[in-house]
Order: sequence, then structure tokens, then C-alpha cells
Amino acid sequence: MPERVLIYEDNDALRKSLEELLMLSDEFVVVSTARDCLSVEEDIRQLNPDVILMDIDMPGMTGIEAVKKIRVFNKKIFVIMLTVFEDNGHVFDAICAGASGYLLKKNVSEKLIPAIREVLTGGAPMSPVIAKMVISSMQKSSGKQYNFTVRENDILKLLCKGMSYKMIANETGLAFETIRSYIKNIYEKLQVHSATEAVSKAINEKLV
Amino acid sequence: MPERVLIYEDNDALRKSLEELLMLSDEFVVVSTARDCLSVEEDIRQLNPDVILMDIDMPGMTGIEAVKKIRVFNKKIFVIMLTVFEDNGHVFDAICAGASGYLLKKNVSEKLIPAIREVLTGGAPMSPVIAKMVISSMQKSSGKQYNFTVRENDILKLLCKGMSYKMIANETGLAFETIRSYIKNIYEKLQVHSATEAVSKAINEKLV
DNA sequence: ACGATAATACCCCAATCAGGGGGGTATTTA
DNA sequence: TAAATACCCCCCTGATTGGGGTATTATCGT
Repeated sequence: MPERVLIYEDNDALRKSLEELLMLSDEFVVVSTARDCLSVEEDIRQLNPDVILMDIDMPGMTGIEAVKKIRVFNKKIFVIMLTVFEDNGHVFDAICAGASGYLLKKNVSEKLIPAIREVLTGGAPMSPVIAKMVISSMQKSSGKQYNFTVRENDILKLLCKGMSYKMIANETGLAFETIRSYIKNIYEKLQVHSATEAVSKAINEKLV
Repeated sequence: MPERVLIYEDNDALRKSLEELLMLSDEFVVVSTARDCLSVEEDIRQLNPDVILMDIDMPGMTGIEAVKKIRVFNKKIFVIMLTVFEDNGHVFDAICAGASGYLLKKNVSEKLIPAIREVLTGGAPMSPVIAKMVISSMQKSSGKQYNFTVRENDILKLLCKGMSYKMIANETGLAFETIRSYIKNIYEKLQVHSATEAVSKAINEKLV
């Protein structure tokens, strides 16, 4: 049984060629195409696609907004984003919104069918540059911008687990007042004035 | 000029074949091989490799520990991890430690040289399954496990930015006591008892 | 159209916790 | 030997937490 593909792409020529490309293979059937994704929810309920090809820039609603909307009611449909640029912000937004893969338009002719096959078998197709961006975003920020001492780092780690001063004192075996003075130093180095700020900054900047 | 490759792999047969595979191509020169990575820091300073192939499981020091050690003094060398399993924990640990790519041993013969080329041109080679794991880990946890109301979500978001009750009250235009009662509800739903715990949980579970 | 339920917005009291300001000593390292 | 690190203590104010409430709108199912 062929996989059901739904296409959203506002460029008429590209939309046509995507459709034709897929029609050449009997693995796939294009259940519908559209130049905007305003009716995406309705479309999905009616057409029950397995895979959606979604342009990022479209009039009315962007592809990223559409993915968010889809994920509210459906976690299983695979959505492959199509884009011209390997643009940092858009890529991350789309991935966080729940995209399954990321295809550059310039590579569409060779990569489209392999990419669809890849998502269907549990993969996440993306260009090498995007893969690198994703990996980089997960890596610890080289660590030493704030010049924490070993102890300060330990205590920040415990603070980030949500522990109170008392609990940290118990956990480390240090005196309560010692913890307090370490935390004062940590705040000074992080340039913050509360535990929540410190935790927020530490986690978001991957300091721990 | 050929790229300088350094190999750490405790299995003698595999280490030999990796070396031989690379020697077949004049793109690469294997500057050294070792069955453990205890002297990795010294090796790097002496041999100045461009790329390191690093087994994950080795006696003495694991490949992951070795990557961490490398990243303390060198951020540029590419490290490709070699592993038998697409094991969740190890993969993430290695990526967070600073690995540049992830190669499954069963695919080494076809994928090794393309993978090295890929890291050298700014990519991040990894198997489809690993790519999928990485992507999944970045995506928002579907949202509604804790059944926050719109307001509760707003306020949790502000709390996660490190704001105090007062600041949140100013920001939202609501009364201080209103913020307090929302935060009580948030704590109840999250099953926590302090702002730091809430922020920690919210950020780590990508609720905001 | 009806009550039930949920969401929103607000208030008080009491006890504990955290944050900013001081102060200090001992040990290790450069 | 000066600097850095690790450790400890006091005071005071203001913030946070946990326990009670009340009132007004929406929203939903029958």
C-alpha cells in the first residue's frame, strides 16, 4: 500500500514538481496539495496522510505554526520541512515544534524520496550542516566563562536540581553557612540575584 | 595534504582494519593507533591529528571520558565515536561531551570514509536512528501532562526567566496575591515545593 | 436553560527561607 | 609570600511557602 503524502508549498512550479516526482514512484500517492496550510487540521482529518511535506515560508500561516498546530492533536504524522536557507532560528523553531526532518529545496530532486523513506523507518533526515547545528546546540558551553571553582560547580549543580540551602548542606556535608557563602559567590559570578535566575541561566547555557 | 587520523580502539582486529581502510586512500594518514586512550592528551599534542576515531568502550578510560578531557584544551579536533549499540544514554553523553559524529561499528566499512569527509566539511555524521533520538530530545514534551491553564503557563514561563513574584505581578498587571495563588497551583500540579524545583523541572522537561 | 465545573482574580495569617551586608581562619598554589 | 581556595559565623530585611478563604466569569453537558 502506497504511503499517503500531503504537500504544502506556495510556489506553484515547485509544488507541481514535488507532486510529479512522487507520482513517478508507486511507493507514494499524493493525496492533496495546497499553496497554504490554513486548513491543515481539516485536511489531515479528511485525508489521513502518512507524511506531510511542508514549506516553511507560506502566506497566512508559516509551516512552523502549522507543525505546532498539528502536534496539538497528532504526534504520529511525519512532517518534513522544506526550506531554502539553513537558517539557524527557523531550523530550531521547526525542530522544537515537532518536525521530523529538514530538507533543503536545492537538494529536493535527489533527496526527497530517500528522506521520506528515512522518516518512515524511524529516522530524521537533515543536511549535514543542520545536523551539525543540532549537535552543537546540545553540547556544553565550553564551561569556563564564569570561572567557577570545583565546589561552586558542585553546588550550582545541586541548586539546579531544585535543592534548598539546607538540602545542599546535608548532601555535601558542608555547613549551612558555607553553602550560603558559595551561593553568594555563584550569584556574583553569574550576575544574578536569586536562585531561580541562577538555575535558569545555568540550565539554558548548559553550565551544568 | 592528507588528513591526520588518530585511532583508539581496543579490539585488535577492528583497529587494524580501520587503519588499513584509511591507508587505502591517500586522503588520510593514520598518525597513530592505540588500544586505550590513557595518554590521549599527550598523543594529541605530539601528533596533531585532524580527526580522532574513538571507541566508546575501552579499558581504563572510556571514549566519553576521553572526549571530555580533549574538549578541556581543544575545541577543534573532530572526534568520531565508534560504537556497537545505538544506546540512548551513551549517545547523549558522548554528544554532550563534544563528539562530532557517531558511527556504528557494523557500518564502518561503508560509512567510515564518508563520515570523516563529512566532519571535515562541517557536518555531523550519525545514523538515522541516532538523528531521530537527537531530534526527539529537543522537542517539547507534548505539553498537557500537567494540565496547566493558560495563565498558569504564562506565569511558569516568567518564573523560569528568573523573575520574582513582584516582577511577575508587574509584568502581568495582576495583583501580587494573585500571582501567589497561581504559583501555589503550579507547585501543586508539578509536585514541587519551591521556585527552583519548579524552574528546574519545567526547563528540563521542556514545558516552557 | 440549568446547574456543575473550571478558570480567573483577589485577600489574610503565620512560619520559614533566601539574599545582602558584614566578619573570620586554614590550607594550598603560584 | 601574596593570592586563591575552602571553609565557617552573625545580623537583618524582605521574599517565599503553606494554610485558609471569596467573588466573578466562562464553558460544558444534559
